[in-house]
Amino acid sequence: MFSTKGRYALRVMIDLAQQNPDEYVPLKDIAERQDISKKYLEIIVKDLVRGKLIAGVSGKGGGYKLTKSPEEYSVGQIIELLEGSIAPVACLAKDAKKCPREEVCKTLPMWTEFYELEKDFFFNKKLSDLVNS
Amino acid sequence: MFSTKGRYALRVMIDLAQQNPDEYVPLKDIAERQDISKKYLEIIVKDLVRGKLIAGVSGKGGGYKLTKSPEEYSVGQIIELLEGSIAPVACLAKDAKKCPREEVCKTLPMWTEFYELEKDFFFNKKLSDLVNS
DNA sequence: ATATAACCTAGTAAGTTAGTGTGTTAAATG
DNA sequence: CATTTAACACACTAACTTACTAGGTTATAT
Repeated sequence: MFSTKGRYALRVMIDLAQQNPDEYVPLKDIAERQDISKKYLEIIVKDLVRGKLIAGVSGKGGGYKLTKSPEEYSVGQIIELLEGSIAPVACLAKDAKKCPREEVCKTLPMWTEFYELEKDFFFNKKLSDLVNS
Repeated sequence: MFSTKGRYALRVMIDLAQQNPDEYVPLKDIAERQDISKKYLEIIVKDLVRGKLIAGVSGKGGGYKLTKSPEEYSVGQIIELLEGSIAPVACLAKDAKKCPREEVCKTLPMWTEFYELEKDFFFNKKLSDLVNS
């Protein structure tokens, strides 16, 4: 189950996509509109900046804005950045240590099949798809 | 991400499906074959019994066996029984309290769409599909 | 009677989640 | 240059979940 981090990140991105793309939007405004603690959003937004999905400037008139247009972001990359991995099982996550049962595992093909389905869904779903709805 | 509970439950079910369907299989044997702590499996197996997916008898010659044939179990019902819900977000879980943002939520349609995809996948995948592979 | 195996209740260390608190730095405005 | 605004940084925490373990009691076949 996806946590608030990934879900809130998506909401921040959607919020930014709905604002003037040339203006920096202060986090305070996003927090109020989305009704999420600004303090908590700081953590999330930090990751979004680190991942270069948004850019921030300090000081008066500062805030955050998207670095690209909404069609250029996939939901998958936003969630993955915040959640670490969207793999259904630990052994399929990118940083997973090799499972000793890999060769005999009766469930691995199913997990892999589902993971492909999931990636297909979330990486083809664009931020712009969510804004226009 | 699915936890060991759901994953181990699946492995127990697969293991049972591979044994003689008329014999009771002791948990000790399953634990050894699957290389999972017997003590931990007791917790998982208890849920499987509660959900009537398997039946157990005490005493010598006792153990567990499937109550139905492998084609009659879906992977979805096994995992759901152990994990509680396979919903991608909390607000879609059956016991979820109504979200106040439901009507304005830009992401809910996407989560719902994914949830349908997920249920479709796991409830149509049968235990027998995993055994014969 | 004994061996076997399910069944029951409880506890626990480690990790994760969803935050909060208290600052410091950077930039625009008067 | 002082003030305001806002990002950025670091630390802390309560509650919950995960993945177990411990120590029994009850049921059944030989």
